[in-house]
Amino acid sequence: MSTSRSHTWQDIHERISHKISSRVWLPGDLIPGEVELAAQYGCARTTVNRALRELARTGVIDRKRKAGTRVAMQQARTVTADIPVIRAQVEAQGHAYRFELLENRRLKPVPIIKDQMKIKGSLKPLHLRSIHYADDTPFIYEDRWINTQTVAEIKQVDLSVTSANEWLVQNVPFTCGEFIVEACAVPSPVAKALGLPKSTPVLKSQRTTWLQDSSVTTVCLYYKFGYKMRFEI
Amino acid sequence: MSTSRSHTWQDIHERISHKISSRVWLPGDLIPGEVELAAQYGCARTTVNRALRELARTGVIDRKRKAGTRVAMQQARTVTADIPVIRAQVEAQGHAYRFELLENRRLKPVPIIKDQMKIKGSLKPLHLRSIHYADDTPFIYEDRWINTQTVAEIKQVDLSVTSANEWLVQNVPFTCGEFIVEACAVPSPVAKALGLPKSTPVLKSQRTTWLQDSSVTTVCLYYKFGYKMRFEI
DNA sequence: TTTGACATTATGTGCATGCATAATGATAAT
DNA sequence: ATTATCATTATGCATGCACATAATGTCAAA
Repeated sequence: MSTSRSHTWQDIHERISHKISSRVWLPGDLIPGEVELAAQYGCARTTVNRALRELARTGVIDRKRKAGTRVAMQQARTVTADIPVIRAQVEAQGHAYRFELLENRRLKPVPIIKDQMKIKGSLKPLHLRSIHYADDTPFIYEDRWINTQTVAEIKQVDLSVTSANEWLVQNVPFTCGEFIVEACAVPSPVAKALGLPKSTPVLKSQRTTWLQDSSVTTVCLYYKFGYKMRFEI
Repeated sequence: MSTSRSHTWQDIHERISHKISSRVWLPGDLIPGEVELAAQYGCARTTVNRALRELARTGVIDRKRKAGTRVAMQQARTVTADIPVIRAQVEAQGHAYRFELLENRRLKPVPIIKDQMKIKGSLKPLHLRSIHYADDTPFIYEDRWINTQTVAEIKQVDLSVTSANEWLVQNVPFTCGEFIVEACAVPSPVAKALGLPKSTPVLKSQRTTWLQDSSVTTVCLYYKFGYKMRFEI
């Protein structure tokens, strides 16, 4: 039926998506094959494929060769957020950004970090600690380790002028990484830096990135009390 | 040159990706056009396009018609995680799952929720509170509101048998949503339920999902002390 | 000098076709 | 009854081609 003319894959995507969100096709249902859908919508199979591929990528449908395409049982999908450059984040909220570098030296890594970054032998990564301000309020406390073997050029950068966050993001690509968020009582050096009472609950994030098989950096951020991290679904 | 045979878009993706991660093409660099790359790699432009499209989607490159393709200035990318079904999450860790329903009634929504879910007039959404256990340890405290106008069928479900989390995820699709994470001192009813000392720092997440323009549910989860939320980059 | 029309160009997409690949079920061999 | 084999089938993908669309620069008119 309805062989009306809207031949873009976005249109097909929208139509199928609507069939699902309006509950015509229920979770678990087998939906028509690509060939049949192409006939129904009056377009090429390639176009239907493109639309279905997108729906599969976002977890709306499950596809298996021969078995066909089904509406996903679990309507659960993925949450996403951009990794922010702290400067941009602060300035986007209309505040002036500045940061203060508290420490900048090569240091024998603490065991957890050595393990986390898979650092071999007696290599001494760079250890940085800094405070990021929004206007004059401390916003984020940063504790960072940089693998100087992976990022050799960092030695020539004046990290008191350009923040490591910004320099790395703009200069060093990475292939993958992990990001862990937890709540903790603010450690006392951080409490002092952020001007928080002892053992205030704060959001802590730890991010480690990799270039091929070598760690690039591990950074631990403590956010100001009350900070909310937003994700899209 | 190197017109060796690997014609899948994944191969092309890998080659280009490698050019970037090995810093042959630096952030900001204009990379060859689709036609030229196709010639270099000895494949069709469509195949190059597919590879580049993927790289653009993940933020590795920026593309603009006529202007060409550049290596992204900001190597920042998006973090992603699946929305978990609590049962699956607990069982994946080898624990037995059960939950306890503390409250289940239609209730005048508190103003914040009424606003958050854009609830009109005097509609009384369903208010649920429950505890999720891993073996016999309280794991998550859940405070949920369900828009009974959007999800009318929920009335016929026995929510003390099937958790709302699971039923909704398996039965109600949604079109979009938001997910907010923050650290807070555990509120006292939650502290009691989770067996935590007063004002322990805990991770709190609030998720609201939408079907078209109607809210489906808003759920606030308080995680056990020490819980870490993992994301991939 | 400024403005606007237009050609140019790189990406974006649709289509027809053909083959690749994985999963399934049916059929034959044990 | 069990196992191996094979045809079938739906998705996955490469290709060549054509045309759409957006951005850019050029060139001429005001």
